[in-house]
Amino acid sequence: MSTRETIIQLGDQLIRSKGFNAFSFYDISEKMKIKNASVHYHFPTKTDLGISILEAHRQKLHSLIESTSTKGPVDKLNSFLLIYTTIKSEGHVCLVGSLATDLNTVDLKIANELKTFADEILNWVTTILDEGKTSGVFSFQCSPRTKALMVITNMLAALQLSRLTNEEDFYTIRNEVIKGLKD
Amino acid sequence: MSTRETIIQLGDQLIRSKGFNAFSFYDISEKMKIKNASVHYHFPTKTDLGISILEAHRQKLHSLIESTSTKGPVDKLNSFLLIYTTIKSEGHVCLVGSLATDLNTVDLKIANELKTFADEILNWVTTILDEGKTSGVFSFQCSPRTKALMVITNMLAALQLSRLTNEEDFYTIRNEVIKGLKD
DNA sequence: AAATATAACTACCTATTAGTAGGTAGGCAA
DNA sequence: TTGCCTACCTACTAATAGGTAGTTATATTT
Repeated sequence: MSTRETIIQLGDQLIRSKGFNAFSFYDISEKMKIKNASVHYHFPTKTDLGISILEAHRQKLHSLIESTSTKGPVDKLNSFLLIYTTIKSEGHVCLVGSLATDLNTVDLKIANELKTFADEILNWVTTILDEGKTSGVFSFQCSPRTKALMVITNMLAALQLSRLTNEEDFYTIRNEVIKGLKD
Repeated sequence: MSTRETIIQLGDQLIRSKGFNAFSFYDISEKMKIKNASVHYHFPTKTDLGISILEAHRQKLHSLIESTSTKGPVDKLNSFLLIYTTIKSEGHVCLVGSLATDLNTVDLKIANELKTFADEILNWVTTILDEGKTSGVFSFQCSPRTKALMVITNMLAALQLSRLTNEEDFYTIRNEVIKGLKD
């Protein structure tokens, strides 16, 4: 992995474990055993790094959408839910949740990139649920977009709330989300 | 309102609009037209202020639980949901959501107080849903506690996600939460 | 071999942060 | 009226932050 990619990966982990305003270039440089100025060589400003982290997440999402495009709605949904299960296993929260709470403190470029990312997630899940409803493997009353909002909010906040109540609550919520598509 | 209460109120708003790590004692002192040192007179450390803000929220919750204790489950739930609607109208996120993402950066005393607060919210909503299911005004398959987790995660993340997708999505989610108790 | 690009370095700067020391003006109580 | 309390003040410190200028070592290309 290139230095640039390592920085993005570490920055990503720091944002999702501590939040955008609680990590510094020094945190990254320390872990890589290079100097803070060397991180600035790759990413002149913290905003630049933030944008690149978001772009990496978007790229990963696009790859996942692509690689699951021939599968059925149930498989696609499982792929989506697996994202959160993986984040939970690392003890982090998701990027959207972390940055959404910091929205008023970040550069407009980051805010806009984040909005695009959130829209892409919402559109994908909406499509999955729409497909599943049409083919009969999912059943729900409201619109696919509304159901997608419900699923995403459940998963996003499950990561956050289960840090406080009980780690197991994450899986309780995840299972109930799945059940809620077969009512 | 006393100086102390004003500081708590401003700190609370700052946490919920910018996050714990993005506000300073100067932000508060500036708005009150006093000096940063004067804020330290009331709250020696930022942790002290954080604890007091959490205690104020817990106190407010206890008052609400108390004042709605004689009402029915539907009224109680509406009181609960109104908390989030009010926060949304201010453009903020909720304290639990904001601090949950910062959990790894705050003093253990704050983390513990936050966990207590989250437990109290969860217990109250669980009780409301249990009452409602017993009396027949609410209908759902899973346990009251699990349903409470679903409702809370929907509302908590609705505040965060609707900052990114569409402000109206908050109300879409809120209405769907209500519908989801009458299935 | 010389020129260039890459990726790191040392050594700074400026701003902000949390927090402290010590002082003061005014109210209240013995 | 003496003395304490409250609530603020000025003035500071030590640490950390993001960021910059200029330098050097190592490859790669011409």
